[in-house]
Amino acid sequence: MQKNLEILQKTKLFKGLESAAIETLLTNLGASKKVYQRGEFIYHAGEQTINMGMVLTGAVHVIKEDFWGNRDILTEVVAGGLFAENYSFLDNVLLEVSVLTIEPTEVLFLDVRRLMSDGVIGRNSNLVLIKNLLTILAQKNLMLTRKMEYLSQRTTKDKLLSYLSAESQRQNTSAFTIPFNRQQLADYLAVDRSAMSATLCKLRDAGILEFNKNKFIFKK
Amino acid sequence: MQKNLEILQKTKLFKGLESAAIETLLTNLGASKKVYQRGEFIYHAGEQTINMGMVLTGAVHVIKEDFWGNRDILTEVVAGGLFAENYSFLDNVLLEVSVLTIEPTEVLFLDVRRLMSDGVIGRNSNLVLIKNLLTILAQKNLMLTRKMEYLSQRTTKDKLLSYLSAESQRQNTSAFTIPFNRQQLADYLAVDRSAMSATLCKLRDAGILEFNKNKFIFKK
DNA sequence: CGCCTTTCGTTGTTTTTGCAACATCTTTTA
DNA sequence: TAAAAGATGTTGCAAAAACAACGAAAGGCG
Repeated sequence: MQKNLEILQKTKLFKGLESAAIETLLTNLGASKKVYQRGEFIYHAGEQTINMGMVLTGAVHVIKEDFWGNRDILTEVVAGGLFAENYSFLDNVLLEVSVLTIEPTEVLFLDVRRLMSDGVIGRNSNLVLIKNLLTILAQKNLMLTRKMEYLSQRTTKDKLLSYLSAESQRQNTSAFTIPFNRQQLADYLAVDRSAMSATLCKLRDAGILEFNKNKFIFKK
Repeated sequence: MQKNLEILQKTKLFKGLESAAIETLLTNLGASKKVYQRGEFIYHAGEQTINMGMVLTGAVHVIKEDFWGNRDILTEVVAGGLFAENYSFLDNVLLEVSVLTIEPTEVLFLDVRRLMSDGVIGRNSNLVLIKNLLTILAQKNLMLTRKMEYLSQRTTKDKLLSYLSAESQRQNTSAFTIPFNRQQLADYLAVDRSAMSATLCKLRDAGILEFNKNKFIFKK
């Protein structure tokens, strides 16, 4: 378990906590570790009373199957990352996704509902964990809200401009860099790469922006 | 302030708390009330150290202005609703939106960071408030994640099918109702209403689904 | 250095969407 | 109940996107 503690200290969830505090927390939250082979289901859509899971080693896919059984990969979670964290705070909500390992994986399950029960109240380490949880949820919320703004645009051009404009404002400069290559940007904006590439060049030819690799400059 | 307490008890944030507990909490969180005229800015994009705001009466728009000054309305918040709640948990993040009243509005500001300081630890009412906050953030997260899945689809047909399929699964029946009329559904999926209407009818003619008003049935 | 892989831009074709305008049916209300 | 307002479906057309296929440039590696 020693090696696990080292991993845990580096995660967003346990950030700022000493090994001893983490060990106490793990006990209080009824932590349990489980090892999975590649291709095993950790959770199935439709289940209830879900505990939060943290990937210690390996990786999982959070997937959604539609009415006809088509699979859609929503996210990939790697070491240190959480899954099912939203459901772990909500009662009377059935899990709408499934979680599937894509390689041999160790998972730590945490019953975070216990954080809100009287028994574990008042300890400073609980407070740190709660703060970390709120931070994690707020950050994710912000990321989703941002992406939503771009995806709500009707055309590729508008998606690009809203994304680039927001990135420019966030970095507070008209010359900025983005953390994507073309294919990744297209995936992020849910458009076709080549069509997006063509749109970018049109914007360049129209004198609206310049770019080179992942560096962009708004001209007007 | 008596009237405000009645409002507050009905909100998601203060749910499950007695008037007395709420009053104590308001003091501990440095609550302050402010009244705005129609068309006043409550927050401007770029500000830092943001307190969470709750609309007591009236309504506000959360808006975003792009590089060229075009305004985009992201959400409308009415009585009992929160704004800037994500930012109130995050340090070193500048506000990326502005908040603007669209009618005379009373706002309650809460410094929720104080929840995580030692002084107010250990009280049961704090725990309830934290639980409510986590619930609110998790619910919002779930809503955003769902919508993201639909908006990530490339075509109107796929947007419709992923939304309707998910709704069918969530209601656990192939005959289900949706909380939107056509225009609202089109807005939600960020597509044109008439084009969406045509797509729906194609799906009907292909024998994939039937519908009447906001009632839908998957056939296969 | 040459080979292989990746990234990016370009073009042409097919499909889909947005938009505008209008017909039909339903609901509201005066 | 008649008129008005709202919701839904339908059509034609122009614009845009998806898709496929390809070439050029850049980067990594034996």
